Amino acid sequence: MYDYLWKRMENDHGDLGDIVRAGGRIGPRNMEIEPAVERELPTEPVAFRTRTESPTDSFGHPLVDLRDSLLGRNTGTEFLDGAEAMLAPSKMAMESSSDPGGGGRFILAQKVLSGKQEVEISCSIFSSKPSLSSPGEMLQLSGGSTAGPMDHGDDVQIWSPRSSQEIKRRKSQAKKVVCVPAPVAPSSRPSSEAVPSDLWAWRKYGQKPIKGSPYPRGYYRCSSSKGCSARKQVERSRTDPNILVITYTSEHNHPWPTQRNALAGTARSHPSKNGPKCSSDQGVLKSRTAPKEDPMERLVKHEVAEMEKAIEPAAEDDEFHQSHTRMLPEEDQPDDFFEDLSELETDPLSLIFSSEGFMESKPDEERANKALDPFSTFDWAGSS
DNA sequence: CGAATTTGACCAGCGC
DNA sequence: GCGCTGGTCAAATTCG
Repeated sequence: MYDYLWKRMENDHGDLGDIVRAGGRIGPRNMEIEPAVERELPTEPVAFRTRTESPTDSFGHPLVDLRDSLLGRNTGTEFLDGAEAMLAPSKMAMESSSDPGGGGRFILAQKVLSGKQEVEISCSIFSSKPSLSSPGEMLQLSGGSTAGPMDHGDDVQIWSPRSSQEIKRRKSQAKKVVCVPAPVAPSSRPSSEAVPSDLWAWRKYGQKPIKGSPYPRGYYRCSSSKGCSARKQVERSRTDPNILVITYTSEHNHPWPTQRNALAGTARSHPSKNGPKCSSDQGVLKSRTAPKEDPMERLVKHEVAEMEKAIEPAAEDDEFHQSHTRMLPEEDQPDDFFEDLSELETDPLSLIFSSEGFMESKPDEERANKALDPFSTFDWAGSS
């Protein structure tokens, strides 16, 4: 499966819509989550860093750099600013029982238009040895020069523009691209995406149809703080509607938002013009306004409800629906379900761990990790 | 009524 | 220079 996708990627130097085909297939279609599945980490942290990168995600994405989106399955992150690039692979090993051919191999792959230059990154988490392919000149990320292809060993390499002039882009901005499984069937709501939310509050300020893609691109800016220049773009992969491509631009110039603020920004993330909201949505709203509810609890519930709502339009035979429904916590989840989360309320930042940190995290952090990892949460709930 | 979303218009970068 | 395309603005609309 993945091998096939990988070959496609190698042969197809398409455009942005081709981002992470492999990652997409990791999600809804062939993912079989079982509560007891042990998602092992690579022996060595599979964190590919630029030479100047700090442990903190410069884009401030509270979840992406940690391991994944709230859906837990973004396939990596990438900085595109001149010669910089980064992969922050998911902690999740994404063992796929329905992938006999791939043998659990998890391919990270991203291809991003950077001016006229395409950047393509792929990585097998299990092998911890990324590989890249693209026409052009290679760049060694870990402090190497930009002189030609190198035997990368365990180093990450990325194709870079051939000259500084070619680095010129429409707008010289660092970008981080994240691909996550799209929770909504493409036909259910063409003009509105169910965007996996993060701890920041985003406000949509535009939407444009993108040439070559049947799906529009949504433009969001950070509403957590006035004057924050952080932006993100959300679009579906044109080749795999199950994949949402989220591009983060600019950095947050303010501290982490409170959970309350972050949630406030998502209050209308899924407008419903016609008729009353679905019951699950109302439930979320209720829970969100409950005075004593843990913000993190609300966040997790919100995400769960987002997924519930997102998969509602899907048919009964929708594998994504079924697999995720199985993972969703029960409505009458025991009160202690979020008990551990409440300990985190005092310092939401404690939930945030660097890509190095979580790799080295030990039992104390595991609960926090699970709290932020919906899949872990689901597994957690499922196994209880 | 405030806040968020929608959507057409406008602007700027880029290729020819 | 011109047209195409992507990104942003802002008025109108919608929602809680």
